[in-house]
Amino acid sequence: MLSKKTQYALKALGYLAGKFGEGPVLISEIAKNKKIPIKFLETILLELKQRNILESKKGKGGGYFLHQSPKKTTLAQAIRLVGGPIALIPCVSLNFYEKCKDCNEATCGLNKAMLLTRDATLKILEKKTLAELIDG
Amino acid sequence: MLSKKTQYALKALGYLAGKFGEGPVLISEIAKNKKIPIKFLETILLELKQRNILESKKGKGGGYFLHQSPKKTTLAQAIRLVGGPIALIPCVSLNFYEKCKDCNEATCGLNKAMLLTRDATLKILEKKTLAELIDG
DNA sequence: TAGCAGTCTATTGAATAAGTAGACTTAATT
DNA sequence: AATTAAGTCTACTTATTCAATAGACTGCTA
Repeated sequence: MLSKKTQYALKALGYLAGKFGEGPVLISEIAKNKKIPIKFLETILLELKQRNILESKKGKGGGYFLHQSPKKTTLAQAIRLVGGPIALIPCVSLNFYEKCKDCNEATCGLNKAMLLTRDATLKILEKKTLAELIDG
Repeated sequence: MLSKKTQYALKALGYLAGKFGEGPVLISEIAKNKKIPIKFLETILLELKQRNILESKKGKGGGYFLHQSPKKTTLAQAIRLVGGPIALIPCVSLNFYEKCKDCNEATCGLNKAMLLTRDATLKILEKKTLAELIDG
């Protein structure tokens, strides 16, 4: 299961995808519409900005907006930016790999099974983009 | 990512699958071979027993063993018994479903994407059994 | 310069992970 | 019957991560 933080990030990105090209969107507007605790959302958006997927503008008329077209960011990229691993166990993670203490990857059945599921998941998440998160 | 508890449970079940038919296996033997903190493993195995996937024998010559042939338990079943959800978000979980507060499932793009990944994952995990966790 | 809105620091509470200690029950062996 | 092996159960303790909250600070626009 993805963490709440990641889930909130995806919801927020989906909302911003729907408003792409319309200028800055208030944190409070996103929080209200996507039912996200506003203070938690603040920290998430800030992090997304620091990772260059979002831009922001301060002061009156300010807010957050996508750095580039929603079609250019895949769900796999978005999840990795905040949530970390997509794989179910560390020894098959591309970006958060850790070696098992107890097994040989060449012969480990668990490794094989989890590798298959990771590939199946990635195949989907690398095809879908933020544009597909727009309602309707 | 699966919790440590779930990962340990899968490792232990794989070990017991390899010893199926050879009588009870000591907790300490599993812990040593699969590098699992023994006291943590105790609680995990006890839970698996209470869910009828394992049986145990007390006293000298005792230990844990699979209740039925490793081929009869799928990885999906095993994960659900200890780890909970396989889906990435609650609104597409079969066994741990929760409705989203902020969206209509019929039109939600995130829901659709996550439904696809859940199905792809399940297709694999429902085919693989504990027997496939045996090394070699 | 007033007020808006993002930024930053700090703290809190809950859940999970991991480890520890010790008493109890059951079963096999001597 | 006594001893010992092994699982069972209860109850802490500690560390870490997750989630949420509070409040002060900075920068922008009008």
